[in-house]
Amino acid sequence: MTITAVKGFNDILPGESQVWRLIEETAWRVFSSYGYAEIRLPIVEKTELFLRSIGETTDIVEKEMYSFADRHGDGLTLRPEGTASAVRAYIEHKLYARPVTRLFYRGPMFRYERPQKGRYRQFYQIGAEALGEAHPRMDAEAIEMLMRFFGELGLPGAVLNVNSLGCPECRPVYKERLIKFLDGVKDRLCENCRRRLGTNPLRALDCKGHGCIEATGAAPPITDALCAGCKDHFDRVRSALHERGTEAAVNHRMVRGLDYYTKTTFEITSTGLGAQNAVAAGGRYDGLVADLGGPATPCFGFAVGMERLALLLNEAGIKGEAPPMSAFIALGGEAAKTGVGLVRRWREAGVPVVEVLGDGGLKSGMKKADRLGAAYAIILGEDELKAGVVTVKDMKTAEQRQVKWDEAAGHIK
RNA sequence: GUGGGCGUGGCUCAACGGUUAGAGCACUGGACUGUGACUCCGGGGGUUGGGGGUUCGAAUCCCCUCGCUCACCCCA
Repeated sequence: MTITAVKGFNDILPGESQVWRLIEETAWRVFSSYGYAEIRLPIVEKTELFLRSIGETTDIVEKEMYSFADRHGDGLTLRPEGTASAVRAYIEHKLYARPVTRLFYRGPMFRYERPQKGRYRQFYQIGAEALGEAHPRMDAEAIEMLMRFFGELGLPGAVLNVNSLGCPECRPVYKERLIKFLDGVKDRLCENCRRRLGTNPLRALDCKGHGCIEATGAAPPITDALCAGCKDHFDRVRSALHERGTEAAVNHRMVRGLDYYTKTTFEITSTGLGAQNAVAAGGRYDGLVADLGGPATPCFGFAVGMERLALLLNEAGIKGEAPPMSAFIALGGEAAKTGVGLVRRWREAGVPVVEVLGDGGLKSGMKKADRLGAAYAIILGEDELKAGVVTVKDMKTAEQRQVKWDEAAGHIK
């Protein structure tokens, strides 16, 4: 048996990596323009970090983490998400000395789930976190930035949904009210949701079962149960979004799967992703920094699923641009020798050149150049050698001309 | 963890249980000795995912197993 990659761990092949690069470069440019700076975080953290941040009873912690003991017996985990690490670093390096810290990161995350379209065991996220700002305009600014990012990429059909999950003051009150309601329609709920009644009743609102959607249709919306502070915050986030020209639909059934969210949550979905239709999601987490031992610090953040984004961009026909590449064909030993220096100079000038190696002659060389997808073929044979020129052929139009060695770079850009 | 679909040259797929498992594309050589794509002719390439069973005979039928994929759960 040949060795294959581990299930759910994928190779991103050359034809695909171009769009990934486009995504990363666009993120870097857009996020930087909002004052976010890149932070590079480790892929492994102490398991306890995730237990305390994501929540011990969440699916991620209960059954999806890649946890192991290292050689000293310390419990470590391959990060299942990025926010916990960012917050850990924020506290550890006392970045709270500044009024607001805007960070972004990108890299692989790991969750032990059954792979399917848009979901893998190693998957990549680009995340952004703004730590230290409580103002509702922070929420709106971050969401606007994300929409701008999608806009610059040309992503079609992105839909923004927002909701508020309240705070430690008002969420328990709502929870009680919801449990009372769900109890009344208990017999129409699916098995899963009946169990959730006791553990996490909010999730019943998010259930995709037809019976549950109907049964919870008349459930009291959380946004009616918010305390004065949370309600005011939510209203101001929405009007701030409106001011920025960012259209948002309120979806009170949207519930996040991580425990640390408070107040604003949001999700951006798109068709074409199959069942996993969220391409980005996030929200406010005002309690997490304090929970992890730092000073009380209100925060807002989000993460983008890069495979899902790449999938959507591919469907939309958006590819990263590769610069035109040339193929250099030398005929004979003397030409090959001289060619070494010529090719080096073109490359130093920033022009990509692939050398066609082997002694197959011009015909074979041209064929290889074609198969390589070269935009230009550069031929150096005995005639050219004598005249101090190369023949440059445009592979698309079949036009060709002879140019001097020093001027060739300008003809193959 | 549960369910559905699919595994045949590098790729896309054929082959009523019956010769030596074929075709297109790709690769390679030639027609064309300094010009790719188009045309024509030739060539290489397969343990039919793996194992077992039924049969005179299995790519085909049965069982097991592995892999891929989609969906459930959940999430980016």
